[in-house]
Amino acid sequence: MNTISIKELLRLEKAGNTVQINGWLRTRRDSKTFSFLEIYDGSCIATIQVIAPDSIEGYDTVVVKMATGASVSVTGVVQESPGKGQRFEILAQSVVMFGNTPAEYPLQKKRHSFEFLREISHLRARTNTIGAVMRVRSAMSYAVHTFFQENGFFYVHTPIISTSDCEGAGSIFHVTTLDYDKMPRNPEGGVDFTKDFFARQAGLTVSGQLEGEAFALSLGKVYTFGPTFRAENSNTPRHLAEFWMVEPEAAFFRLPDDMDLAEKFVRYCVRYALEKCSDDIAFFNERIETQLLARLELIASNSFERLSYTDAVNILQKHNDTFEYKVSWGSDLQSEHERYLTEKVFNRPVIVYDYPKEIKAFYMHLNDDGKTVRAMDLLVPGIGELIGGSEREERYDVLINRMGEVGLDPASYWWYLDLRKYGSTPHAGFGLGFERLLLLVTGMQNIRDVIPFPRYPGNAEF
RNA sequence: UGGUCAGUAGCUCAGUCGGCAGAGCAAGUGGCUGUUAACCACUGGGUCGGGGGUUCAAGUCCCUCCUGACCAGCCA
Repeated sequence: MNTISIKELLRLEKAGNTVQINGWLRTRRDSKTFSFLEIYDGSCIATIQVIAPDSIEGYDTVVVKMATGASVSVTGVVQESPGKGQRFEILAQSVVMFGNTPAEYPLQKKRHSFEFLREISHLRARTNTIGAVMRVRSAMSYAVHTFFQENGFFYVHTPIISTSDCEGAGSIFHVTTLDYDKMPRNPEGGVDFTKDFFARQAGLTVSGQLEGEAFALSLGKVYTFGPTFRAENSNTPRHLAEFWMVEPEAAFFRLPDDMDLAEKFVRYCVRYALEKCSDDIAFFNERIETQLLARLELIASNSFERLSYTDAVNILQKHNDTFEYKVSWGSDLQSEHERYLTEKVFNRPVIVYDYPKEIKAFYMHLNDDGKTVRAMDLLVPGIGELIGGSEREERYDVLINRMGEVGLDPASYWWYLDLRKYGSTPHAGFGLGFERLLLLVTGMQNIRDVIPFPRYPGNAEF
């Protein structure tokens, strides 16, 4: 007798083994002389049917008292199932219950709304859908590391606590050990952060990019994959206050290399999901998004469309009457425009590059036209922006000029500028929102349902 | 943060013109059956999101607050 997961059990060549499974009851159906127990254990989307005869010990006191969600250990013989719907079932010799569920157990053997499940995030991974999402999330994490490791990228752990002044202060969660009731004051009346733990103002990272650049110019090709924090008051199905971001950065890469990497990476992840998570993907395709499989196979087998911002604007302007916000060169592309490009015009992932410098960050490489920078956004159907990246400005003088244009103090960026003073090279990278990748791969609609315990405005329970 | 919509039993929802608070599932009891989110019968279950107002009478109309979803912005 050996303990076996349901996933392993369903892969057995033939019946006949005596096994033990541990899991939870999804539903019970009583017959005159036995009960059908449907057990799940989290190892896969499938359940295993257990036949519990009334002759086994504790049948009257345990088996027929078990409710949905009860934890059990079942020992019995694997046999071919005479019924429809499953190949194997277990004829139980013993059923041990560890914990039953009282009537108020919130999860039932029926469909619940995702809004309701968010209120019970500590229990929701027990459902088919969220359980499948979390298995795919694990597989995708592994895919991220596998892809970069196999392509010569080193994994770098960039800081979680950041003191870079490079991002808008409004979007940073502050990190402090100061006493809120007795803030030390400087002569001007402001908070005296020299008395704080780091002797300066600190916050949670909004990006590992700047530190990633330092390591790209040391190890060549690197990537980070870690938690990222934005204190924006964003209330959308595509934003989280705490999310996981994948940020590769590679020395000697130009923008086309960056776009190649982004496309190769996303298509690898989609192929990985199709191959390694086929059961869960099939479930999503059946219950969540009926076009999912077709879309994933399309992404896996076709190259992405690439066009410049200028070309994108020219295309979109022909359809200006359909947009709430009209398009003109120099304006930022709105969600409706991005979605129109990827969903209506091309019906596949689209990479838009060479954006006007005014609507992009200071560190992006300035093109010779003096008007555009080597930025690129990867847009995908149903989600919009999945990746934002660029070739970085490696020329010291140009970077200083750009910082002056946007009003940044070079002194605050002394080490970032050092990278341009000492052996500077062309380099490029991008950031991919891991949860947005999961939306793409699972067909789920809300980013709050693809992370175990979502953090967003007003919500940090659990 | 702005706009739109919503909040009724544990869950999913219906509730017409302002006139006795409803269904399915879940729970409890009984029955039936190699069943498939089993099925059949019966029983229990309500601060109609909170507060205020109009009215003989408010789940329903008005004001206000709270919560949620969607769209937009910020972005990944």
